Amino acid sequence: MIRAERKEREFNARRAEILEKAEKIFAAKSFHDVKMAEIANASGFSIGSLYQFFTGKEDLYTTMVSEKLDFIFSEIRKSTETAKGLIDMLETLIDAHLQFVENNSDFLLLFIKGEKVTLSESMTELHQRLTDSYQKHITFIENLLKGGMETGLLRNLPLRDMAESLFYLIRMASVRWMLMPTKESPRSKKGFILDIFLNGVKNHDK
Amino acid sequence: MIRAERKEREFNARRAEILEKAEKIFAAKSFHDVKMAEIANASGFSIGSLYQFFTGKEDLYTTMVSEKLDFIFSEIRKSTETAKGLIDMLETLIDAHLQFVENNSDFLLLFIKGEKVTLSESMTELHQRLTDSYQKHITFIENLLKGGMETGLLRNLPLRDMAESLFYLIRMASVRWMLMPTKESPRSKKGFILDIFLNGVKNHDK
Amino acid sequence: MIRAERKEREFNARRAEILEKAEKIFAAKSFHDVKMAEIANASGFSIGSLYQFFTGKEDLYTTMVSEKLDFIFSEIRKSTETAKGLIDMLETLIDAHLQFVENNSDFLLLFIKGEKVTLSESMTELHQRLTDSYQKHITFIENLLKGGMETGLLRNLPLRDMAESLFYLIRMASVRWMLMPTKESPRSKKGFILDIFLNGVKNHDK
Amino acid sequence: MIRAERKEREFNARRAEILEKAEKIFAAKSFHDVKMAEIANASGFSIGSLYQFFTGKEDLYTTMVSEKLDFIFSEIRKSTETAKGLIDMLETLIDAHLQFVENNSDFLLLFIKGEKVTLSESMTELHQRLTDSYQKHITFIENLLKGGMETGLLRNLPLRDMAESLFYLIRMASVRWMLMPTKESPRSKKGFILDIFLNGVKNHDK
DNA sequence: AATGAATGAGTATTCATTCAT
DNA sequence: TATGAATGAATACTCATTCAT
Repeated sequence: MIRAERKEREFNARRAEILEKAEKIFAAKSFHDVKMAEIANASGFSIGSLYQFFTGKEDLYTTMVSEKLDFIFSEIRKSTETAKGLIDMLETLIDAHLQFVENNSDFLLLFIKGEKVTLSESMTELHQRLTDSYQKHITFIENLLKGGMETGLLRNLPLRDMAESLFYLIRMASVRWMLMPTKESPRSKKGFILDIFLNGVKNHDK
Repeated sequence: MIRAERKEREFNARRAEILEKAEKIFAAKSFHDVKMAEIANASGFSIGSLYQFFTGKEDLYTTMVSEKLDFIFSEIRKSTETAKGLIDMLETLIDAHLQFVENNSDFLLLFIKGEKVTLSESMTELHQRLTDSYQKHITFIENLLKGGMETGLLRNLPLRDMAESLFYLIRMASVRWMLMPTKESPRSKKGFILDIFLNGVKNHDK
Repeated sequence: MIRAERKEREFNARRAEILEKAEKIFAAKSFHDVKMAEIANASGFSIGSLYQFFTGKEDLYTTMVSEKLDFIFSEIRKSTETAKGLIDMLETLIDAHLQFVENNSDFLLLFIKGEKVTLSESMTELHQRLTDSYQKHITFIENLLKGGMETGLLRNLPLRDMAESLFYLIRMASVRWMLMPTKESPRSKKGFILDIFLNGVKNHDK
Repeated sequence: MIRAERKEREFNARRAEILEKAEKIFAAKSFHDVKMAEIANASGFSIGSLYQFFTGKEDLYTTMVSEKLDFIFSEIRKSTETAKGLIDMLETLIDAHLQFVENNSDFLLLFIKGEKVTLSESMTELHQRLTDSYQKHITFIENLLKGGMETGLLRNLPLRDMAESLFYLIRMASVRWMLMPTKESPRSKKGFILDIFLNGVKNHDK
């Protein structure tokens, strides 16, 4: 039935709107300093309506965090689709990642500055969801690197260690920029990261 | 006056005792789930007495966190004193770091799992203290690497980037082990880290 | 117009259906634990429709309680219609009352266990309606007893005191059974009640 | 230690003071209409202090109700101590009961008018405590009557039935007076109750 | 007539901190 | 100095009722 479809679309649109406003608010204060009334007000809904979309404040928070992180990771991965060749792909991956950092530093600071709370039971679930997002991303990088290993470009090192090493080198640049933002974009570190990583893992004998 | 000295010694001993018990408690629960009464009880002091040593709960928490982290970093640095040569020093540094991770995972999980809170005003101060600890450590690593650069062993790359890269590679192994502890010590990753880092930064032309 | 009649019949049938389901629900939980949505669901109506039959939750509750109590009292009285003679009538009255207790204990426990609430304004109205039901019933018993007094069988005692005494002796057996239900029917107390009441009020000189 | 004793005395005095004020307040409104802040205010304590004496609102309410009822029943029983002979004792018992009704009608209306709430879990406990108080009282009456049965004054009827019959006859007069207070004291019904009860249960053959 | 999504007022309870003893 | 009883501010969530469709 078309009417049910429209309802669902509207429901999702409203839900997204709340999530969007909530992101801004949670980015600015700690969990405990954010009031439900504030989110309700900012998103143009009544307090009661918030509870039609989320089971409570913790659910609203954890949903926002995990969906947003999922989105960012998946966009980063999507960016590599047009690249040709391993090195080009890695370069694109690093660049896209740093660009998202630059554009979403308010949100990502939630993770860096520890502006999270232990959300009793929800925390376990959130932690699991974040870990899943991360693992999915690491696996994607592993698959990129696997190609390079097969062609002999890369040394025969543990895939996961390599993939996480790249991720943490990107993280280094991300965190530095987020904590000490400079006029220069974090993307300027792309070259260094690619250089040190490739030299670190490539086959120098060839 | 000798009496004043003894008093100060006793004061410091009691303060340290509180901090030690607090560490265990904060490691097990979130900041908001820890009650002052619990810390008072565990450390054998009255609630009121806690306020003779710390100005409040946040002060107690931030003091504990920053002093402990300071201690760990400084112990790691101290471990390199007996090593000879850059590579030996780096190897020792990595090994000592991973060993501290292995022995203090409860405490360090406070940082990894985001089980921190935004402590309104204190947060700024804590964040500053943690950043200072970190910078001091990074500077120490920079100085190690500077030697290698001067001898031509290492390429002419930005010192800070190199130092932080090493730190983040160690962090990669630390976090992985803390979130998914295995029987195998995190120290088993020492070789990989040293390998990829040195290959990444060394002068291959020589 | 016949159509208006049918409409009214249907209206009353629906209303009765809601009342019937509500009785079961209110019998199982306290007023505040019963949700309008639950009643709507159980009776197959939408929430909004409930408000076509009752002005609100309190009205629904008070209507249910008073109509049901009215019905029970009137059925008890009706049962005496076929009895001949005072003693037979009293015996029938007691028996019918205890039988209704046995068959409606869930509902009647609302009164006994105090599982009622003070319904702000409605309470006054409900209380009045319940009192009216009770007074009507007591008056009926008074009229039975008046006959016995006129024939000299009963002593010349205040009618109301006598009537209420009988009612409270029945209540004693009712409450005991409802709070501590036994396999034995509460009707087994009929003999005792009749005995003690008649001995209490009859004319022993005759 | 004398200091501990004084502390306990003071604790109990404060607790009693809260209970006393709470009784007046709960007598005037329904459970849900009474605010903790109101009780705190009326008793001269801070809100937080209330929670040092009681675990919560329900505990405060149930404690007040059950302790007060216990007190009233035990005072009624105590009044019979000076009476000589069964009939004198029963007369004293009835009189004392009705006098307490007259003096505590606000409190006792809590039971009559159903101004109670279903206090989730606490309700079960409260109900049990009230039942225990009641049973204790009925047992006391049974023991009085047992003497009369042994001397042959009373007929050989079930003790519990007799005892509860007397209690419900007193209740009849109590409820009537509480719902329709007259200038005349409920104690004026003492004669009628004693008359009808004794005639009902005594041995007329003797 | 029927629906059910949206509303928003209202309150018990916790716990860091204080300060009289 | 040490104690721990007293304080009181601060907020998520529920659900009866309404009214646009």
